[in-house]
Amino acid sequence: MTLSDRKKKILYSLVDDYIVTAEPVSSKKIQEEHLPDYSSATIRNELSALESMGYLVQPHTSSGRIPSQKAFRFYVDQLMVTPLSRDEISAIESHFTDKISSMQDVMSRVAEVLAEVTHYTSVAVGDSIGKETINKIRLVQLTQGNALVLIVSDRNVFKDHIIDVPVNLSEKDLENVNNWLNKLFTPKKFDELKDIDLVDVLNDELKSLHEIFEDVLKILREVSMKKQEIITQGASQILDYPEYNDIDNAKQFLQTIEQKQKLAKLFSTEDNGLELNIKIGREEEQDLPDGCSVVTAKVGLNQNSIGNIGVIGPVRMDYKKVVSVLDHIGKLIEKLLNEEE
Amino acid sequence: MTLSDRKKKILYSLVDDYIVTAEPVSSKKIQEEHLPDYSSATIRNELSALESMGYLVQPHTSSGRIPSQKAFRFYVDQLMVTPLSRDEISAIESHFTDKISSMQDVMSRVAEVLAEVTHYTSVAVGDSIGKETINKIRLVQLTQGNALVLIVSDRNVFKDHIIDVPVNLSEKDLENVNNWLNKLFTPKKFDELKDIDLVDVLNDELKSLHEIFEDVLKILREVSMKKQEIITQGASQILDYPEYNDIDNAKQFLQTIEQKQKLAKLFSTEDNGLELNIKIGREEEQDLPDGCSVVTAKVGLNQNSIGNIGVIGPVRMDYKKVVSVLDHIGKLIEKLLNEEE
DNA sequence: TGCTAGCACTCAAATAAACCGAGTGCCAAA
DNA sequence: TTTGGCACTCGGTTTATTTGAGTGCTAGCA
Repeated sequence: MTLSDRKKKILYSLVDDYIVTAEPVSSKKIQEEHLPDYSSATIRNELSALESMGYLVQPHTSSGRIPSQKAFRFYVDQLMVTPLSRDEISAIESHFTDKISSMQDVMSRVAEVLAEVTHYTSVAVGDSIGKETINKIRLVQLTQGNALVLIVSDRNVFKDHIIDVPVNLSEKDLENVNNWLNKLFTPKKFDELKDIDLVDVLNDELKSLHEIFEDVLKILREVSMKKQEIITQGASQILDYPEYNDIDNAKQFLQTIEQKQKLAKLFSTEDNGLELNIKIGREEEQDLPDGCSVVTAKVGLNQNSIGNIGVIGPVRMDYKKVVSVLDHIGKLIEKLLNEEE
Repeated sequence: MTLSDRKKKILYSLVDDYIVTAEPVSSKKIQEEHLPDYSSATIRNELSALESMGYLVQPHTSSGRIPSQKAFRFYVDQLMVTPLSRDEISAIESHFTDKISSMQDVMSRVAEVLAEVTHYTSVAVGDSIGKETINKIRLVQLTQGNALVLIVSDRNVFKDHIIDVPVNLSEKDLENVNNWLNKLFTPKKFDELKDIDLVDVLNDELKSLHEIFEDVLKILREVSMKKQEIITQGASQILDYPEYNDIDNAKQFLQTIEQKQKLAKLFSTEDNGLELNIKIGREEEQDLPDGCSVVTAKVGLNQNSIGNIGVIGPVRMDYKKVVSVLDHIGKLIEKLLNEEE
């Protein structure tokens, strides 16, 4: 069943108002501030109808109405990206004047600027490593007896692991090992390493060095298990919103923010092709605290995603602004990554 | 002026009590729960004396007393490490059963366990890089035209930077460059790099490759500026304490926790030879939010510090427990690092 | 038929008043 | 010097009262 035009206008205005004030909205207020062409009595009738349709809730008989989750869903489904203010744009861009030094760097800057501009808590989740492709592996001898394992994937360089090697390993041996490492492990995705069994693939010539290969494989597997980078920013800002004046609510929210694993799940939206994803309240998500909404977006160049970003805040969040800011940042990152190439 | 024995006992009991209840302590309560040998009237007289000496404060005429900062200082100066409970010990040790994979790993696990066992917000700050010694520098050719800059210090390996090199660079040239890099920059502390001027040191032979040296120096300087790793855990736990039922207090606290730079200053105690450092309220520190205390400790093996850890919480924190837990963790880490060798 | 002005009714929130009791200070006696 | 006793204080809680924003409904008008 579809809403009459007037009902839509009224509902939209009411949500718009509620997003700003967090107070039940009265018929009179809607009339005065949004729709002066109808009397408050008329609006009252419509409100009453909208309530019985499940869009509105009345905290008690003689109060205004507040939007239900259904109303917010209606609201965001109508949303369009709106232009940002000059100040907001310059605030965003000021964070990206320096050269990008790494993907982590991008993500942490995005988190900062998102929190700053939207005034909500921002989250940035890097993509997990399992799906990256290993492009190059190389042992670099550091001193007699140990070497650094250098792994280059399509998105990262890993250089955190040092292994023991035979003291008498010659340059030539090393070269040989390096060749074999690349033959064995590239180009492969990290996730594919699960199934490799070294016994099958090492020929006799390499048997004497099998420890090296085992060590490297172990490291590759460790790297692939490495937890995703998860950055949050501006958690304390949540306390500026009246719905979190209640200590218990605030605590629940902050605990969610601290549980990085759950957060990651919340923000790593399954790949539904959409660039933007809005979750309102407990609609479907278990891990979302009651009364919270989440807006997420992918960042990256074309197919080549580097992670997800977004904000988490009260259901009554300023979706318009958040969506617009995410849109702007997304495009900006895309441009920056393009220039990097 | 020194306190009489009885005054000490009373003051100590009062602080002990206040740490648990966060409520003004009455003479009667001290008598009943700590010192049944004196009447409440006697204790009242002593309390009155202690108040005029600045150790106690009375929120209003007909209430019990709360300890002043001076009283807490008295209290912690008497503090001894007390044995932990079996549960606490096993909680701590359960976090350190896996092999240590990196210093960051140690720090983040310490932060976790500290927050868990003390129920306060924990902070772990890695030592800043400037004072590390560069032991080895090496360019590793990745593909034609670019190379990874590998820097090994006495505590870390840095491998996050890739530079352009001439496409026609031969193995031999690279070798030569590597030798020179080590001649120029090792063994030096990062901080010493400020003063180096390349023009002075490059001979004619290397002039053609001067870009490489400049790039490497730039990277070295970048690395030395790299911000310290700062990890916090359990921030939401602060809301469990009644002094943070006030939203404004809570917000102030959380904002402090989010300002990693200030936090780092707070926890990187200047090297005064002490292993443990307790800062109570605003005693001297500007950056400490009002009503907060900080207990910090160094972690590391002998002289070889890897960072500082500690907790931040209400002035009325359970110093006894915090100190004991820090002591235990410190010793545990020392043992683990020793085994690593 | 649809809109609106008017009015009685509701109820949360703000304000005021009354009460309670934990705790102190002080005095006089042991 | 210590202690029992007692009057006094004052924050916190409970109860009563007031206020006003907001609704639902009805009757009249276009």
